Amino acid sequence: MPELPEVEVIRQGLLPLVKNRRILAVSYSNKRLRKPFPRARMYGRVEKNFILDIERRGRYLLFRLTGKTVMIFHLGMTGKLTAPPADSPRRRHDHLRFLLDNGRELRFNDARRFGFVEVWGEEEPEALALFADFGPEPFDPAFDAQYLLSAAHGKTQSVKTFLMDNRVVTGIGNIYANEILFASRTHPATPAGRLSKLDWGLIARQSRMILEKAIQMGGSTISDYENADGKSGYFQLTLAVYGRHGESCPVCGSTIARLALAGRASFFCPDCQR
DNA sequence: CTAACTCCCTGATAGC
DNA sequence: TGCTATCAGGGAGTTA
Repeated sequence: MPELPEVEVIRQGLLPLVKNRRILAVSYSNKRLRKPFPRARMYGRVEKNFILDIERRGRYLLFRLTGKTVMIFHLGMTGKLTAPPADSPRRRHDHLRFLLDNGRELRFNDARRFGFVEVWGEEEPEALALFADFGPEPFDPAFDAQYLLSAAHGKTQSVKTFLMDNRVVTGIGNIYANEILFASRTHPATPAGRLSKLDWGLIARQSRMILEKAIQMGGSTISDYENADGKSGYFQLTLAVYGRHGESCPVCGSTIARLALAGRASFFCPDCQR
C-alpha cells in the first residue's frame, strides 16, 4: 500500500484536477470494502456538492466538501485514486466513481479491498475520533529526539515496529521504516527503549530526509502503486535495502539480510546496522 | 498494559 | 514452461 509519500503524491496530483469541481453523480460497485459503503451519506452529503480541498493526515486523504462534509479515504494496500477523463475505459476493481463537472471522473480502484471510504460532518465526533490517538506527522517539528526518547521509554518492541505505529508517528510503513533505519545505521530489531537521544535525533532527521526525497521522486512503485495520473513513482530505484536481501549493501558491500519482525519483512545490512 | 499473531482480499512472483 | 505456495506497502481485532 501507499505509505506517506505515495499518499502525498496522490494528493498533490489530484488536487488541480478536482479542486472546486462539483460532484455530479456517485457510482458504487457494490463490492464490500473494509468498511460498509456509507450509502445514505454519499448520496445525501457528497453527491451534488463541491470539492473544496484535499488534506492528508498520515495515510488518510480528507476531501473537504461544501456542506461541512469530509469524505475520508484510506487506500489500504492496493487502493488507487485517479481522476481520468470520464469516458476513459473502466478497469477491473474500480469500486467508486465520482463524475465531476469538468469531464473527469474521480475513481477509487482497489484489488484487495483493504481500503475504505467514510463520510462525516466535520462536527461529528467520529470524524475526529479516527485521528484521536495519532502521533505527529514526520514533518511536524514535534517529531524530534526528545519526543521519540520519551515515547520509546521502557518499550521492548523493535525500533522498526515502533516506527510503524501510527500512535508514535503517522504514515511510516514497512518500506520506509526499513530505509530510515538503514540510513540511521540502526539494526531494525533493536528494542526501541534501548536507543539514546542521539540515536533518535538521527532517526527523526533521516525520516524527514527520506520521506521528502520519496515525495520529490513521485513515491515508490513496488508492484501496483500509481499516482493520480496513473504513473509510477521512481523512489523504488533508490531503495537501499527494501526487497534487496541477498544483494550487496550499497555502503559496505556486505550481503543484505532479511528478518521477520512482528510478521513484517525487514531488510538490513548486518554490518552497517547495529 | 504491551507486543505478537491472524485475518480481511486478490494478484504477482518465487521456487520447484 | 507451468503450476502452486507464498507473500505483499495496512490496520483492526484477538491472543498470550
